[in-house]
Amino acid sequence: MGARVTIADVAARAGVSISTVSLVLNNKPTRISEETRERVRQAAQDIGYSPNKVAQGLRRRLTHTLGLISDSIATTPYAGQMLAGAQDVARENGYMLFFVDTGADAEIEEQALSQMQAQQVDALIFAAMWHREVTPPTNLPNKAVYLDCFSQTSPRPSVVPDEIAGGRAAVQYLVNAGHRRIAYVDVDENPPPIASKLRHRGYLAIHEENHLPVDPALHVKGASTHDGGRQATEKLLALPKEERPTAIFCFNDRMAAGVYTALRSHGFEIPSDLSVVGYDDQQLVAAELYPPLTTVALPHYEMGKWATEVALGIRPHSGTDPPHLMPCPLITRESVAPPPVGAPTHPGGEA
Amino acid sequence: MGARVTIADVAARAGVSISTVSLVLNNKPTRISEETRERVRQAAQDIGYSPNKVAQGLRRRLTHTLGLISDSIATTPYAGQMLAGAQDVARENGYMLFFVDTGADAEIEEQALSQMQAQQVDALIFAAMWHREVTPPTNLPNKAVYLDCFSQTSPRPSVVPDEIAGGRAAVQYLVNAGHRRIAYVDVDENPPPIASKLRHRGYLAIHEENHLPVDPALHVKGASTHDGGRQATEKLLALPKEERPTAIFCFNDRMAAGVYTALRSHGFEIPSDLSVVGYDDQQLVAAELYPPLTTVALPHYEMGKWATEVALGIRPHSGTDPPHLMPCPLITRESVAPPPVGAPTHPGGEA
DNA sequence: GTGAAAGCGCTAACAT
DNA sequence: ATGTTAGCGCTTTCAC
Repeated sequence: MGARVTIADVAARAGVSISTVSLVLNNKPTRISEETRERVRQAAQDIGYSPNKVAQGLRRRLTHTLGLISDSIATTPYAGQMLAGAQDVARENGYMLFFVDTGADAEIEEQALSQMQAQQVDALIFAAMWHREVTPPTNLPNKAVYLDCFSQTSPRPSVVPDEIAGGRAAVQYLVNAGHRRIAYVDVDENPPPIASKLRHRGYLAIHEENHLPVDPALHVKGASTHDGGRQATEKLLALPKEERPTAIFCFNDRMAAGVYTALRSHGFEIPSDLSVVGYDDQQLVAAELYPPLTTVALPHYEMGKWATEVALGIRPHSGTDPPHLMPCPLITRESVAPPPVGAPTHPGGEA
Repeated sequence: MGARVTIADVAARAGVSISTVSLVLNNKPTRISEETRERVRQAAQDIGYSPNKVAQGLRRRLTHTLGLISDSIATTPYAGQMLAGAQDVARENGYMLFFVDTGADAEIEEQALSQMQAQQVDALIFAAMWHREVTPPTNLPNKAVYLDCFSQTSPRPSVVPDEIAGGRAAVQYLVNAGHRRIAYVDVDENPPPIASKLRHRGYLAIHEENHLPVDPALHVKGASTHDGGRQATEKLLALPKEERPTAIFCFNDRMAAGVYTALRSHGFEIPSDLSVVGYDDQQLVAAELYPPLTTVALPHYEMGKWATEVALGIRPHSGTDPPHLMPCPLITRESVAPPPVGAPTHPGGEA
């Protein structure tokens, strides 16, 4: 189908040889008269010629094709933005993107990788749908780049979200609003996701920098779901009144939604009674909560771009650089306010 | 990168000609001794040979490559399932998938199509992220198939959700639970999305079949968002008590979430006071609502499979068939119960 | 300035 | 039962 018309047809119509056509159409700096150039271009246009990329790829040994392998996009609603970022830079640079979602099945991963190699892709991106360390297929080529993941044992260029800075931004924002007792509604997984640890690191750093005591009772955990957030919040609300937080920083927006539910069911108003901040800026949840949730956005689009740029060699990268940390912007909406007047700060704290 | 080793290397190592290698590796029914076959296979394995798909594609004029163009996956959280369906059948049949998301930009669509043709894809899928009539690019090849969309002017094989049946299933379920006054919280767009009209058609059909009067006051509209659902519900609650619905069927889950919010703020319990049913079975919303939302699922995965199967010629299809209607299963969760005892049925109705 | 010819890696007639 | 050869559509030296 498609390009039935070949370079030979163009040559015939323009009354020149196929090499001339090739030279002209590829703008080679050979001295071919402007006159013939024009004739060739016209002929190509007339018969609707467009070069067969497969033949070009075979000859040039460059297919202008890029592979993106991910563990799971189907089950991850916001993953699309990584793809969109990758796509945009691919398109702008004349590349087409092979996409495969492996469902994290090692066998499928390996098979997909072979297929892509067989298809002679010029570049490869190996993506995870949430920030984690991966154990890549053994046949992962050297030129691959990691997107939203990394590997210590099999290092490649890599981008991940700057989770520490994200945690810092969220908590600093709360501190700036006047909060002194800030809870962290964390995810309860073993081992904990990298993001959980790093966001908590940001939380701790801000406490330290602001000389705020850290109360272990304010670090609660639950499943990474609406219900997990709800249950974790119950623990917080079970604390004696003066030990309760005035603000809650959540591992993610889903849990934040659960925090909302728990708070509501106890008659607390958000943000006048308690402030809450999420993480992920997840579509269809963060902005649709009541009130709209202040949260930290995961830079999926930007990471997708970055990975593709280095994969394509547009962005310089020395293979041994540590993972690139992409900033996570704070998205301020309406779930944060100053603590209620007269709210407890912390036992013996400096108000 | 990749397959540096060619068929010639295998031939040399096995001490045969390259044609023999080709014959063997492609399992051609030519009589080559089992002995040499084995030798060739061994040689190939030894040096890690895998055929160059680009060269194969050029020669066979079949690339085992499939293009999927969509208007927008990045902004549509549940779209991934269509991709997943497409992917699965592609992989099972040895095809690789080129994916491009055009953001519904006509110029990009056209360009993407040309690129795919230039890449000599064997099949093409043109997908929309919500059920609608599209005006496809002028260069859409005849062999393309529509996924979750269709075109009257430029028909091709097409799959769309069976929205009428979905609307019927939802409303019948409500009727079976004992409801007689059922509202439809519709989307307020002009022109209305096809899905909106068809789901309403299902709603009406069930009313007719059950000899239930249709009260126009119960057909309210709002923006296709959480807030739109909330506002539409306010209209319902502003009705005189005995004219209010005992159940609400929503255009989609997002609006259903808004219905929950409005109901709650007026002190109604779901489902004991009012039942609600959504549409879409949207990830991270339907199942995470309190109580979990009974809804009608959009068969994204199945549609993705169907489209790919006909695109690949695995599933027979006569080009002129009307759009294939894919069933939308009812997902029953906990948002439906019988109406409260003594609830109004309808003025003059048969209870 | 332009054309002839070799060859990218593979398949498929056609020989033998 | 296996090898030779002619391309698939294109790019790129090298001649003229």
